[in-house]
Amino acid sequence: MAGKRERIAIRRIDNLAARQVTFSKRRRGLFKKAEELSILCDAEVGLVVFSATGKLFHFASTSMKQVIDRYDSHSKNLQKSEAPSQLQSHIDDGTCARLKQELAETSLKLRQMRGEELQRLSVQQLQELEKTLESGLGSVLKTKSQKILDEISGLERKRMELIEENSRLKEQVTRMARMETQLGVDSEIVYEEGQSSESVTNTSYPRPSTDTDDCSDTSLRLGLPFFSSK
Amino acid sequence: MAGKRERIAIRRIDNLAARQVTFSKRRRGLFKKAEELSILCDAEVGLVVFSATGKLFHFASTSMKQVIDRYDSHSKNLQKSEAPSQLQSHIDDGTCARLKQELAETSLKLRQMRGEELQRLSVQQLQELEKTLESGLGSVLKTKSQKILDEISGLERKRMELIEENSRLKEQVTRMARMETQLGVDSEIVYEEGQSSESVTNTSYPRPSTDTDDCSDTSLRLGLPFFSSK
DNA sequence: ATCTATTGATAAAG
DNA sequence: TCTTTATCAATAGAT
Repeated sequence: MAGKRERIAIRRIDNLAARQVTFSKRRRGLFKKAEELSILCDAEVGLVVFSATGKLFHFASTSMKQVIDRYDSHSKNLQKSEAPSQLQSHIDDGTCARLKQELAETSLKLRQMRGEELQRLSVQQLQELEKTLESGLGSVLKTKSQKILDEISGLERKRMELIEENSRLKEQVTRMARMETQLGVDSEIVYEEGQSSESVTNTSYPRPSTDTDDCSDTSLRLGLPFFSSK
Repeated sequence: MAGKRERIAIRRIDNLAARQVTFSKRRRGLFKKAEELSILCDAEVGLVVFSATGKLFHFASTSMKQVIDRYDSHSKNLQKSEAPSQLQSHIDDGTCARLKQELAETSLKLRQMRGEELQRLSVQQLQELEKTLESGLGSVLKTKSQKILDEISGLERKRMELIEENSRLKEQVTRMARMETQLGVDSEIVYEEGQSSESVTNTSYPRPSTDTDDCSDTSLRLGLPFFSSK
């Protein structure tokens, strides 16, 4: 029924699903405690969290802008005498501003691709976005299929090579056995090594490749159309 | 020995000493949890706290500046063009470098969402990308459907309003015609204006709304599942 | 600050 | 995601 809870080590959770679940739970807990602290103790609190997927969560007891400004004015004191006479800064500011602008635009597009912040888009724009997504999805499926097929054929090739080698070894073993028989040597020892003869025998009827099953994950959506394309 | 602990209400603690004690305890707890979240879930976290006495405490998984910049670039799209913590831009020379790097990462992700540069991704990563794309596509279809439905119902509403107004006008025309007949006025002129009577007559059988056909584009893929959802 | 009784948070499982 | 349950962690109140 329910979990026998265990303590966990504080390091990155490898499993994606588990990480996301933990993120949801702990994020809620963290935000709750941030708010409680601000209320109970009359503190000004600002909290910003970006998920691993880039989604933003934030809380501010007053406003984020106010918190950031107050933070800036505090940390400014610890730094060098700021505003280096606005000589170089102008250039840097221009560059940074442009970069910021570009980053803002790019990340908005990315978020929209992920299905966020779609409300202000027109039907026409949504239509275009849909087309882009479908085409991207198509490429992803195609690439994934190709990679999987490559993996499979790679494994198949290695399997064939091993089969060939097995054949050669089998022949060699037979040859050596014959030779030793002709020399009147007791060949029992050689046949002991011949345990591998079982896998060698398989050469005649290729196994329904059970060895390729572990090459990828559980639910492979291969995007059927692309299987026929090559 | 120790205290019989009681639950406390989440409201400002009146007693100054108690408030300060609680602030210390909970602040430590909050910062600990903030750090744990960032490590466990690979999240970027920024936390700023000012005590009631004005003392500053802060934590950032990367750097506060980076967190604030990222926060600004996310929220800027929704806000007016403000001046995001320019104080820091002067102080930290690494701003542009980090911005460039983040921009590079973001735009790579965007291109990958569009189906480009997928070759170096693993099957596992492609699988995750596929899931993201499908979920994004779902949201887009849902939003588009909703917008279209809203448009349709808006037009329908306007149509009904017009029909009502037509009815009123028709009545008025009839009334006026009768009145003028009673007054013995030659009503020819009135009937000339009555050309509109044709459209008025339409009130009884609503036209198959040909006027809604131009509200959107040619090939609307409405994403059928979402029509049933409300 | 330190110590416990308790409440609160949350890992694991469905 | 939501719920449940068993545990672990945070912390209120007292010293």
